[in-house]
Amino acid sequence: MSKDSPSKVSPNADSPSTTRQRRSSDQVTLSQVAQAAGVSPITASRALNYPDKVSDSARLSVLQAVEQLGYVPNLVAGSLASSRSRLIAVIVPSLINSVFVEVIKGLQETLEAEGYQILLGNTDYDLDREYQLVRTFLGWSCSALVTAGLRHNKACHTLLANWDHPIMEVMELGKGMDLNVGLDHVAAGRCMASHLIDKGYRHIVYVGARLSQDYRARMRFDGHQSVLKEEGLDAPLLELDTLGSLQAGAEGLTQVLAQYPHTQAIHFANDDLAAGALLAAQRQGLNVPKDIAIAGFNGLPLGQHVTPQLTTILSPREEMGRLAAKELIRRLSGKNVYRRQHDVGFTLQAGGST
Amino acid sequence: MSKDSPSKVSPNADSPSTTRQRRSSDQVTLSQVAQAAGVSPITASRALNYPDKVSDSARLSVLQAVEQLGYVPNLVAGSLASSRSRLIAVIVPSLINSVFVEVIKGLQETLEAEGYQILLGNTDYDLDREYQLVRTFLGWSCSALVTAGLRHNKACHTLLANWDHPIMEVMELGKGMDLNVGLDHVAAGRCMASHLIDKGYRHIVYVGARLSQDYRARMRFDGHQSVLKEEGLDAPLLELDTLGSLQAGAEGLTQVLAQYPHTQAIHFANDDLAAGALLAAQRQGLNVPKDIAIAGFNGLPLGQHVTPQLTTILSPREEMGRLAAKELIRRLSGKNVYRRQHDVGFTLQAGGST
DNA sequence: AAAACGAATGGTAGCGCTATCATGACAGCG
DNA sequence: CGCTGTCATGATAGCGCTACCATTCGTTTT
Repeated sequence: MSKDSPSKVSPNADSPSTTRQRRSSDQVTLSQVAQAAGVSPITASRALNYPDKVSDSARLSVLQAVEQLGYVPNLVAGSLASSRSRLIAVIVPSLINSVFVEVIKGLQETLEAEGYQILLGNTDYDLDREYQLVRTFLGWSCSALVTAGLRHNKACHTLLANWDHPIMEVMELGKGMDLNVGLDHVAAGRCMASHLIDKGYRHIVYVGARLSQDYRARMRFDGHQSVLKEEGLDAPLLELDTLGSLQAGAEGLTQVLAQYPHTQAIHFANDDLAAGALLAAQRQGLNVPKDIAIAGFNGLPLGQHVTPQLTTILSPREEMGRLAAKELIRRLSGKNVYRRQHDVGFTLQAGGST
Repeated sequence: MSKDSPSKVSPNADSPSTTRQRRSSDQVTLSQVAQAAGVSPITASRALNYPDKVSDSARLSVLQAVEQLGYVPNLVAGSLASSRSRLIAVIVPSLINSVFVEVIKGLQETLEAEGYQILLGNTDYDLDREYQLVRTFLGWSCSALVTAGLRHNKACHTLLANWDHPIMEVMELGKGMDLNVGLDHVAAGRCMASHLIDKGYRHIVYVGARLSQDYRARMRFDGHQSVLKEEGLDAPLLELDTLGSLQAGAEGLTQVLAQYPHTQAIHFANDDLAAGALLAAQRQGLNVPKDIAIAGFNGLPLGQHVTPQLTTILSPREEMGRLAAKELIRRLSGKNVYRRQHDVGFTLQAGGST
């Protein structure tokens, strides 16, 4: 057969002389590779996807043809035919917050090594946006979906509940839809509050930014508050309206000192805020921790490089991503997961700032 | 017709009683939506993709049916049929370096608003890895590809040169394959070196990390070196083998002081290193800039919060991402781009550290 | 020796959608 | 009144690949 291969003629050949539509695309196809290799298309497909299902000679000639023709597999077609895509949807609420980026990094290095690609979505802390992203991503027949957090809106929940692929919810710990890797933020808040009380502080303010969005920071406050309540202490909360940043931390410090002059210690929702406050305190000639003690959350490297070192809670973020990816891969390759829920824990890092 | 819709019978109906294969997927299809809406599948398709190409009544009943059936479009099938995917491949060399994350953020906020999704790839500064990623991404019929940097290996270059979709190379400025948004790193290096000389420093060391990988930092050194040479000064280079980080910066400071005791100023390849050195200097009781002047590159927020403020060069990273995205969208929607090359420039931010 | 089995390969028919062409209806125009 | 142009809709045929069976052939089992 000639190599322009008009494939089969249409069933009823009564069509007149008018040549039917012919959408082309100069792209090299698997059929061309197969032809060059002297095998059938399906064998060529197997040679690439299930190398040990074909003879050595067949595999070799297919690979040679691939090389020679510069064949690039059309993954879209493959996915449609097999309804598997090797795409993993990853949905995070923010890219400014380096915490999520580190999780993504952990996910990516593990998933890419296994031949999965990441489809990235950013909700900007908007659950409706999350729903839209999920819808889109399901349309791509993703192999799995990773999302930050256990909270979703109604529509999103319904959609995901009826989806028959692995779902991994990361960051926090709790009763999720499927798989879950995270840490207990309430406990983390309690841990830090206890530390501050142990250190002798009694007037402690919690400072967070946009807690309605960053509800995990809110959970830490809940833990913090419960400890203080148990000690019979007030647990004032200062909520900033800006995003967490060094700048916001500096402003937080100012506001706390104005509103609660007797404050001995500030428990910040994260290290960006805390470090910003610490650096600002230094600029103002305040002594940390004598004049004011400062604590954060995350364990960012910056905290270890300021003087005094920042007291913080170290959360294993990249590890969280790696673990999540590993569990997903395990599930995707048909094995059972060890556990549906993983507590990655956290570590109190007491520095000189408290 | 019954609603199980076996669609058309195969051309020659001489097949025996054996029911042919039937791969199912409980997923709601566009045909079902069309049926429920009382229109043909193609009209349903148009109602969703080209709303103004159908009558109001048709559009309405299709949208209703979509809602009622919970239809989620199969984007894989759509992409195969139309060979357009609304996916944009983004390839960066690292996610640790926040610089790339900020570019991604700029890209994403702009692209997502236009209904594009990001396929993210990380090369870890490995050009062969980049080639693999490009191959994979081309297989997804991406609408466009964004990659950090102008350097690619031979195979990658060939592949991209024959690809007929927009290619956007970001970060640095130069003769690219297609579109280019970035800044002139050699000029940035010259700029900072000139600043240091203007300030009266004569013994200046450049400190970078893994310059063979981070060749843009190397280009800045080239600029730095040329200025110093013009002034008849030595331009010693200290290359660290770790990745750029606060910790590495602290080590860089130590090594410089040991190897080049007369050093008056250190020009660091980026702000992470510089800030790490500045904080380390403070811990060691060194006066910045009297004992040692320190300069960085990037304009990270951290630099503005340390005391003294870090002298650095501000690069518009998010802006770079946004601009790149806008140009891509412009191109993808058929309009001509204004220019193929955009210089986003940079700004010297002189702080107290020099 | 016959039957049963497994490995390698191939023919066929879709996966769910959209590009292309065709059609019918209706308005505008000489 | 027929001609052309525009609009809304539909029938058909793939996009490039892989799942599903069927077939062949060489090897093992009874």
